[in-house]
Amino acid sequence: MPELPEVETIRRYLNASLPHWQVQAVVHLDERMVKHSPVGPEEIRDRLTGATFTRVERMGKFLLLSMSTNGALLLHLGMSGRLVLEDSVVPRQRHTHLVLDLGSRELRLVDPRRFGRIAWATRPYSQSLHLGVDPLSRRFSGQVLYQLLAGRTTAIKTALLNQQLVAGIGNIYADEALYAARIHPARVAGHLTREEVDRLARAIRKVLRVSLAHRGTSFSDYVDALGHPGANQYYLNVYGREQLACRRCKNLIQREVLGGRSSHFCPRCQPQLPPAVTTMVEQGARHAEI
DNA sequence: ACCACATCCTGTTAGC
DNA sequence: TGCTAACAGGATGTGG
Repeated sequence: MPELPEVETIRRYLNASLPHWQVQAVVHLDERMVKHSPVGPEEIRDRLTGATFTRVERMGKFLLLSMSTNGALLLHLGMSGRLVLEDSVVPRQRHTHLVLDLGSRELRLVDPRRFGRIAWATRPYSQSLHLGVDPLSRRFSGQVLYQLLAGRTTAIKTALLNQQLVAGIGNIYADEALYAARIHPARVAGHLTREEVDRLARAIRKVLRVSLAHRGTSFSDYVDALGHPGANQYYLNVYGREQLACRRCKNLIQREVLGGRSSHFCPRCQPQLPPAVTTMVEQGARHAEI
């Protein structure tokens, strides 16, 4: 599933490839994929036809393909979405919902599960998306995250998936970051100590940067704009590793459903109780031994 | 304002 | 072997 590193990998390639290319024709646009767009499918067709790409940006997990005609094609890949730029002679895959003819090449959106989105956006792009801070930006820090989590009673795992707080983290990297920071996913977000949140903020950045260096995680559907898988799936520590040995302590990785999403964690490296309570329990245990 | 849960969708897998 | 049911989860809408 495309999260920040996967979308950024696609963005980098498209931003290097698309500018100055003109949309000759909108060959195909599935109206059912147009969601929460200020303009309808027909208007999107009109605005794209004849327009030239200027640059490709990312906001959270959204891609914004800016056009010469003052506006941008807004795309979200959902769960199973693929955005590929390929030679027009390459046969189109099943579930292709958008085809832009660029001359010798086509930009194609393929999305079997249809969780993705096609929309039009006008500047300032950020207004309608309600996105929180980008975890790879300079604005993101332990202090900022601590303030965002203050007073929140939801599980930290659920909070990390809230795009209005931090934009770009999905189920894989939420689990990986919590493991790296040694924080149990069910801990109450607003109860984390400042030290824990500092650790978590650093873990989020590290996990995302490492994945980006591996060109993303290809767990099920993800491929980049050239159709190539990433390699970060070989470096995951908890996601998809239920009942496998923790790489740190050899305990078995557990899976629990939190907020309707599966969470993977090491029960030993990520204790359920906050640090102070854990310390008291340990002290209590010592007293008990005496 | 915040939170939990249902909803959309279809390929894959588990179970009978 | 073949069918059905459960499962996966992005963002969003609803109701509490």
